[in-house]
Amino acid sequence: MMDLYSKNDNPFKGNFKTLESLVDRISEVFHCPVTIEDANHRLLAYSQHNEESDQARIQTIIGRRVPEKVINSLWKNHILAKINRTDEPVRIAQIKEVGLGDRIAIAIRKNNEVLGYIWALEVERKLSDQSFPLFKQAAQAVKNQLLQLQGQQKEADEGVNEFFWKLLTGNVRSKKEIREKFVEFQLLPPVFFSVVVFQFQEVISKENQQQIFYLLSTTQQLKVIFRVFDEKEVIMLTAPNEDKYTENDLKTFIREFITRMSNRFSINSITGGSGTISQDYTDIERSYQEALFVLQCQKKFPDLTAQLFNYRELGIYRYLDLILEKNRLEHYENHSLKKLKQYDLKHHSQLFHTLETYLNFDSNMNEAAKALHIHLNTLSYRLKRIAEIGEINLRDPHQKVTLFIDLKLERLQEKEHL
Amino acid sequence: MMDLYSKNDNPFKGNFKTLESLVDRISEVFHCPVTIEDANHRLLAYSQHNEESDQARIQTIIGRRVPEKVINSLWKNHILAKINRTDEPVRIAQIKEVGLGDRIAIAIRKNNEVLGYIWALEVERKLSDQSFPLFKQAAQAVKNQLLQLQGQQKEADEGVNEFFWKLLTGNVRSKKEIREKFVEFQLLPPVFFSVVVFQFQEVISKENQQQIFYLLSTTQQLKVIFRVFDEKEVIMLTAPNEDKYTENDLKTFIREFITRMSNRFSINSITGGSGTISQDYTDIERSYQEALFVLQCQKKFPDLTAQLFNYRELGIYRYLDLILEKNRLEHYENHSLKKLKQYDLKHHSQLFHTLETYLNFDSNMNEAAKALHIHLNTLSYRLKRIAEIGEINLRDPHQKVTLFIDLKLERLQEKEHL
DNA sequence: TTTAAATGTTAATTGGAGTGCCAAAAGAAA
DNA sequence: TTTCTTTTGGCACTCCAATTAACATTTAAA
Repeated sequence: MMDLYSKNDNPFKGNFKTLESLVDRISEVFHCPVTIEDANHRLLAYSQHNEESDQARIQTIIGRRVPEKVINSLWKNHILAKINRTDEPVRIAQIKEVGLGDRIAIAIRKNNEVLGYIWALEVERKLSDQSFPLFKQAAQAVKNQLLQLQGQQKEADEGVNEFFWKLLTGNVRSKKEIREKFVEFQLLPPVFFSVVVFQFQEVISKENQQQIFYLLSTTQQLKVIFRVFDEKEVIMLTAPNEDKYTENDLKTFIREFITRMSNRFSINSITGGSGTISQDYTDIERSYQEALFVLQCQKKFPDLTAQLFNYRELGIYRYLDLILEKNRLEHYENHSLKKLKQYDLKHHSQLFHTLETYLNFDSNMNEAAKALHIHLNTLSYRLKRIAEIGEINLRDPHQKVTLFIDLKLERLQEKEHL
Repeated sequence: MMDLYSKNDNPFKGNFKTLESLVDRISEVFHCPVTIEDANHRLLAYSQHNEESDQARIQTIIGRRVPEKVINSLWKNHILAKINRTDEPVRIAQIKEVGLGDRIAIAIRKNNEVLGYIWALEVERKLSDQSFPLFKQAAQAVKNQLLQLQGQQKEADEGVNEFFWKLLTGNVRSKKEIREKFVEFQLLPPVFFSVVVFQFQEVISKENQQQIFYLLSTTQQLKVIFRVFDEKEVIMLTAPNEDKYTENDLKTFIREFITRMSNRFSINSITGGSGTISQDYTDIERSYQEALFVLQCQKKFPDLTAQLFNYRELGIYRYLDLILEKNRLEHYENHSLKKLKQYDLKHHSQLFHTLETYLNFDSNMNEAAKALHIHLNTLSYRLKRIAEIGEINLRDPHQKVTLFIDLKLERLQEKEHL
């Protein structure tokens, strides 16, 4: 049937009322099952071609999005990167592990921004390279359709953003109002939620925003209900997929987001934090502030950046500010640490740092010695001296806890003086 | 010469202008070196007898008080207790270790209150029991003299107390005023000072007050500048004897005061605390509040009572109130501890208490197992379960410190609910 | 209700890792 | 130089994790 259209004719011209009718036309032209996704691999439309299609397509249609494992696989094989880079259609060999058959894909783009993808499955017959110009015309046609849809979407989006900001800043107090808004935006109010904030090195560009949107909508561990950009930060309201919501879910979400931003888009040094999980919408503001506090702590104690993401996990770091203030008021100074510091100055020793390392390694001599690059017995001797000079009993947990905290406070003050 | 006075005559009748003239008269009568001390073994007067006297007397005269080791020795040998108990003179055999020769002593008392002592040394000749009635007459005469002196003293004292209360409550702000008052009371303003508070089980009686006065003036580690009684408490302003003043000085002072009150007067369960050592007199109020805070902590955590006396030593206990308040505000609850508690309830286990003990014994399995009366391996197993159920990594110092503090907070809350 | 299976808890034994102590060597300060 | 402080090596000892068996308690099935 391909012959029906001459080379110079554009079979996708004219107004298609819906994306569905357009996808059917494309399918007709290529004699293939065709799928159209948005930039985030959400299913937009699929052809009613009743021929065989592969496992990946079936799952995509059923789940209304491309399964995560398929996306991961396409990234790992550098296929998505290639599609995003070029205007040309890309041939994709089958990937059996994820049930993906041979297919051809092309990105739908406006200038440099990717709006979505067209996928054509080669289950029935292989498409020759001669069909490539036609593919590009198809992509053009879909682009026009998408832009129309996006235009409508955006207006609604901005209303959502405004509402989210109100929630974050505690300007919506009544629960009734919140519930109504959720209905208005056609969102299901989540039972549990938590605010997550990611902080970037630079101000987040439009391009970055697209990339973030992309990642967020492809992760399926978590629902992201609202998201909003603020200079170097993305703030989002997250909810669980299931009934339970644990700190661990948030932890893995944040971890994966950061590694994926790094692996896929080479954007590094992102930090992330989350506030307390709550059920009460009036707690959103606090959850937001808590997430910000986590980021502050990570900045002050870089060791934590890879470990502590949730406010509840911060443990003693939650108290440090409070304690520091009290100590300043009372002119408090840890006697032992003071003496050790004085001794270090006089004798060019490193008792202070030795003690800190020792305590940070949970009083494990071996590990501490390794970290300090000194002999085990050297550490043993130094600890004996530390106990003498600082009048410390290193077997008294209370003294150790006090020292641990006071050492953290010292670090905190160092940072503040810079 | 004794024959000069008939048995019924009183050789100590009449007005002696000074205590010195009276002591000389006594010495004449008994042909002995005689010393008069107040209830606190401070030298009041001594005879100008130029015969030999023993080492103890010489030191007493030079130091203007009985050396502490002599007092201790007299207590240990139950001599002072006996003197205090009876109206009769008491014979004292020599105690070579402290340079004390044979002597006779009698308490000077008004009703039950001991005002002081008369000591007669038997260096030249032994006194017979027949002189005992004379001794009692001498004591009577000294009593009258002392009462006159005390009367004058008391008036001055009350002015001092009032001033001390003003200092404690922060009602004297200007340093000039403070300095002037010190001069008025003929006191040397100390360079360093700290407020010490002792708390008794019962309201402090007049008798107790005497005992406390006694102990305070016999301890020589420390100068007690002011002291004042308030219901169950004694509050005092202490200063060092030397230029330095360390927390350790205060610690030993408090410890010894408590043990001595117990050993000598059988007054038990006294608690003591001290505020920060300072040089600025306007800090007296704070030092007082801090001493009170130490006592509060000891009440809430009885384990500490024998260990922590100084505010600076309180370590994390200084922060607990603050942290508790913050946690309440944020509805914070330690996740791990919550799970352990729930598990304990379900399975009638003791994971919570096990963890607490383990941490309180500085993660020493052996000691913790002993304290819990369980087998080492039982503890090992429980810790494994604790780690699983509470999602705790018992090798992470930060988690451990957090748990340690949160466990203390739990204890604190228990106390508060009672 | 009884029985069997599963789960949770305690105790004994073991090798290996971690720790404390002594003496000697190296370095720094008086 | 001497004296004090610091580092290192070696040795004996303690402590802890892992395994296994035994016992208690709960759950499920017969």
